[in-house]
Amino acid sequence: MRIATWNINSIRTRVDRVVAFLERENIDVLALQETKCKDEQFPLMPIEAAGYEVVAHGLNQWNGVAVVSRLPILNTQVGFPGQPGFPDPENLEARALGVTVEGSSGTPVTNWSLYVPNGREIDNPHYAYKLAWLDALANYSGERLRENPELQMTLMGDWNIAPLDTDVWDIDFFAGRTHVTQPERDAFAKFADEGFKEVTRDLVDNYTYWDYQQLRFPKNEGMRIDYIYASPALASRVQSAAIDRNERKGKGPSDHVPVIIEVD
DNA sequence: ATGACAGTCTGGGACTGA
Repeated sequence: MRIATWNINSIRTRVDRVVAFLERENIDVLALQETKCKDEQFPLMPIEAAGYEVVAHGLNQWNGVAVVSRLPILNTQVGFPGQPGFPDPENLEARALGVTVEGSSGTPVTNWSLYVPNGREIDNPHYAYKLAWLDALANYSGERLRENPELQMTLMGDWNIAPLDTDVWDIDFFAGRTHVTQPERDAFAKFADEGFKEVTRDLVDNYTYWDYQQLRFPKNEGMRIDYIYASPALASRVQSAAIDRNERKGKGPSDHVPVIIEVD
C-alpha cells in the first residue's frame, strides 16, 4: 500500500499534475492540502476517471483538505473534536479531514490530511492559534491511540514546522520567525510523546518546500515541513519513504512536493 | 537546466502563504 501527502496549492490549477502523480507513483491514498476551493468546485472527474474516489473538505478559497483513495472508503470525519477556530474559537477552518480506508491487508487504516496553521508572525494571534490547534490534535489523536493500541492511523500533511535547524536552508534567516521556535517544535514533539512515530525522517533526506520567490528552488534553499506521523502498528509496517523533488520542476509546480511511504 | 512569486476573489489591489 502506497500512501502520500501533498500540499497542492490549488487543486483546480494542478489537478493534471495530481492525476499524473497518482498513476506514475502507483499511489493508493493521497492526502491533499491547500485545495483552495469549495467542495462543489473540486475537479472530481479527472481523478475519478483515473479510478479514485475523492473526499473533499473546503469552505472557501482558503485552506481546504482532501483525501483521494482507490481503496474502499469506510468512514469520513470532518475536523477533530476539540479543534479550535480562527479568529473566533467557533470559526472552524478546513484544515483536517480523516478518511478510513480498507487497507491492503483488510484492516482499516485512518488517514488524516492536515494543514497546520501557518502562525504568520510570533506576535500574531495566528501563532497562538497554531499552538492551540496542534495541542488539541495531539490530545485527540493520543486519546484514540490509548483507546486502541492497535490503531492503524496516519497524521500527515503540511505541519508548517521545521523540527530541526537542518530542516531549513539557513537557520539564521529564520531567527525571530515562525516554524522554528521551541514552542512549535515542542508541539510537534508531543505527537511522539503520545506514541506516534514520524516515519519519513529516518528513511529519506530532503526539503519538501521551496518558496516561489528569490530563486529558492534553483539554489536549493528549502524547508522540510511536510511529515507523516504513524501509529505504532502502522509505523512497524513502513518499508520505505520518498520525497518527490522532481514535482517542484517544470511549468506551474506547487511550492511543496509529495511525501510518500510504502507500507507492506 | 529547475530561473527571479502564485492563487483567489465578484478584483481594479488586497489577502494569504512561510
